[in-house]
Amino acid sequence: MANWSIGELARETGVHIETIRYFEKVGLLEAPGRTEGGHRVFGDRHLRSLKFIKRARELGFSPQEVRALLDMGGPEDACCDEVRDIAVHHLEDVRRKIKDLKRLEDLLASTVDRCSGSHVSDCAVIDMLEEPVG
Amino acid sequence: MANWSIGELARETGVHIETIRYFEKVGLLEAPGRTEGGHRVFGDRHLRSLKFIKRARELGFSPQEVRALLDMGGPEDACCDEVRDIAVHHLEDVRRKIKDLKRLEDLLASTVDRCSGSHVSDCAVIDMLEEPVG
DNA sequence: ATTGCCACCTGTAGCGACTACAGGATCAAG
DNA sequence: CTTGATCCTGTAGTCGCTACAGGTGGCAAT
Repeated sequence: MANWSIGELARETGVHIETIRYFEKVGLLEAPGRTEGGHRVFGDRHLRSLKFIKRARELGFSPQEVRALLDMGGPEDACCDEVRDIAVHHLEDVRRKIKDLKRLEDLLASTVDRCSGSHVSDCAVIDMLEEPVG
Repeated sequence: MANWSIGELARETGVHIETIRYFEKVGLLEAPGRTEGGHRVFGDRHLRSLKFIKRARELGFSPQEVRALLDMGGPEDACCDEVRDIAVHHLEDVRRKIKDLKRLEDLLASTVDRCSGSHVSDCAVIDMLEEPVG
């Protein structure tokens, strides 16, 4: 069972020192022990937890979702339907975003395409931006 | 050539009053005239400009991009390669995002799928979150 | 002319999720 | 026991707005 300073933890996980302290402040990361002089001393569980938080954030889980995942036992504990629910909800969210972006992609692509000639007094991109919202 | 109060402009465009003032402050929207008492008086060009800004933001153009579009003459002026460049750049951005989200979708979908049995001591979602970043 | 009332004004603070100092204390190595 | 890296707290900054607070302007009815 190793002990880590905040700097070591930061190097190990790639999470900024300030962000680690921030996670502690907002209750995402359990408060670690302290030295006599007040320096934080983290254990393996913190390392594990922090990696978990980082990964979940990278995958686009919101801080609230991460908190919920951690609150239902975190990495140590077993899987349950709630964990799955959060993932499913997040998946739906991702699919919505993909759909929206694809519509935008189509619009942009066709617009840019129309603009590819050297029209000067009449710009498809500007036209697109001036159309009422569909 | 109509005159608009800030409230009318807000109703007309769906942009919050505070946001209109904010756009003016940061230089996206040209400063309007004023009444004796100091109330803003907007003209048609402001309406046009504000709609343009709103639409561009809705389509995901960053404030910097919107500013660039406006700076090169805005809605009044002609199309040029620069306008097209911004749109192309934005399109590339959108395509990158779609790609990232699709990879995430696959990961989430297959994970949720694996989790659909009632395994308890071993959760695919948690496993996914504990894997090192790919 | 006065009252009433809404719309408008400025300026400042809040949001979320961090990030970046400043100014001082602690730790570990030599 | 000194040095210098690391750490501490607390506060303020970031972005793109949004939401007040406390005070005027504008206009219709009385």
